[in-house]
Amino acid sequence: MTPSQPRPDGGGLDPQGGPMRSDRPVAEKGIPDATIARLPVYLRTLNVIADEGVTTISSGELADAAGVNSAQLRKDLSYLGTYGTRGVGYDVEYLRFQIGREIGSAQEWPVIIVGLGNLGTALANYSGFGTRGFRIVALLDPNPALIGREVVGVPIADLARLEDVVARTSPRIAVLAVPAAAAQDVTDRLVACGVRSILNFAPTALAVPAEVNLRKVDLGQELQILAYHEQQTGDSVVEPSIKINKSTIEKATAS
Amino acid sequence: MTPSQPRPDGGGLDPQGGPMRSDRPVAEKGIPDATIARLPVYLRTLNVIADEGVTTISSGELADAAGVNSAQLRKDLSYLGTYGTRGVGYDVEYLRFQIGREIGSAQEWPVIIVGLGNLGTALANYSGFGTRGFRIVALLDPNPALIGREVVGVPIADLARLEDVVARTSPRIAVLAVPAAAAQDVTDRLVACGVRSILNFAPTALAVPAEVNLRKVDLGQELQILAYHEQQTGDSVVEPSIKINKSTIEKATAS
DNA sequence: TGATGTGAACAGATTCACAGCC
DNA sequence: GGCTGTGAATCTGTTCACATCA
Repeated sequence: MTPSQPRPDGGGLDPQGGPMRSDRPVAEKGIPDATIARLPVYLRTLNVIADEGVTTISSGELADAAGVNSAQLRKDLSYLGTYGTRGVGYDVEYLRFQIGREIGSAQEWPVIIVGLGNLGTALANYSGFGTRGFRIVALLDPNPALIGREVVGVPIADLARLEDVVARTSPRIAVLAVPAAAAQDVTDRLVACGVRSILNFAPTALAVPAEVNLRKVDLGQELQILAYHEQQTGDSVVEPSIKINKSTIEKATAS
Repeated sequence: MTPSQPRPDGGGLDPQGGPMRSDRPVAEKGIPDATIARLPVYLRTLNVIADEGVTTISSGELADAAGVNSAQLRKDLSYLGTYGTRGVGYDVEYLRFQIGREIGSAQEWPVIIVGLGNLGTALANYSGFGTRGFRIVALLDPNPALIGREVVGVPIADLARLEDVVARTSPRIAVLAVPAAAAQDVTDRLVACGVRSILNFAPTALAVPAEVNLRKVDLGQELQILAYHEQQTGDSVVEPSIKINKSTIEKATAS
């Protein structure tokens, strides 16, 4: 699944791991994260299909176009409600509306980006955000050479003024694209101002209170997985699957 | 998971799904992808710890620093071999070496990046790649305004010359940061030149032969998941978990 | 008839809990 | 005594297969 930071339920605590984990906060209409992650893919695919003038589509066709299994598509959609017609398929326009509503791209999510190095700037410019209902309301960076410049029409403000800026623009989500060393400090300040959803691109683990929703993106992660498989299946001599243990190595490197 | 493209084992085929899936190509020393994705995190954490002069660390401490559960850390490491000492912990230096060897950051992986818009440029500049054993050997873009410019010391070549460039630089992995409309064409050409590992940042599904390793990164995905949870737990009136179905809506929107 | 919606089987990943060893 | 390594239990996600219904 999603190689991504687990929700910090007990953070690093939960000292003993008592018999009952007890207090899940709320009913939380159970759509799995894995499904949520795919809904935008379906939506994008539907948009392309709608542009081609198609008005009805079956789960099989839509699944192919979106690159998933058709059973998976049907199960995903079934979490939202009963939007298809048996024997026929789905109405493209209607489904588009429903998915949009569900993932909240109907409303606009105000987002603040902290850190406008290469990555932060690329994220600010990334059109995928705008089309999915995210609107950048503020940009912060400590670098005087950047302060005052505009990116996508939003001026970069001084990181020192974070509290002001957050109070004025009320972002619902913060994106962190700062160096690892600065990430925890910025996070603490954001949390203190009431930001409750943070997406961390910095390569470091962050501590946040349980009520804050923190997720992490590691750009190198998928590349790493590819490299691993490349190493396994590659041309190099593949060692037959023996587990090497410490003494084996010590023997090998000793002498 | 990783919320990421499944390996195209049988692509969309496997017509009947017979009783035996049969031919898995090889033994494939079974380290789960989820573990592979975390190993670089451990390595980074160990590097920080080693810089602080620590020479031995327990699974609990390392897990806290890396932001994971200690049982998870131990299980992950156990896939590599038996590198710890019961009652003591892990030798930082030794573990660092072993993880590095396993994920192949010992060797250098030549990477080509196709598409040098904001995202491609940010990826080229991203230091996380260099430190994990990836070396950019070529950059391609069709934009005449970019061709010839250098990014991180590598000149941007004309996309039209893809075949030449691949033949000359022999990349093991290709990173696609092109618009969705161009992605399939570029992919086909890469595959035709023998590239067998592709990381796709373009927001579209790609078709590749089964022997090609394709993974996908969707930058908006994690943000989307955050927005969803924000919507659920947010201030807006939370509808008690009734599943809305088509007729409910039609009733509601009608009249 | 043909495609949805979904329980049940399966697969993968995480966490628990404890035996085994230093 | 303390910490690793790992089977077993659990949880999450995917796929199968078929009852159901337009």
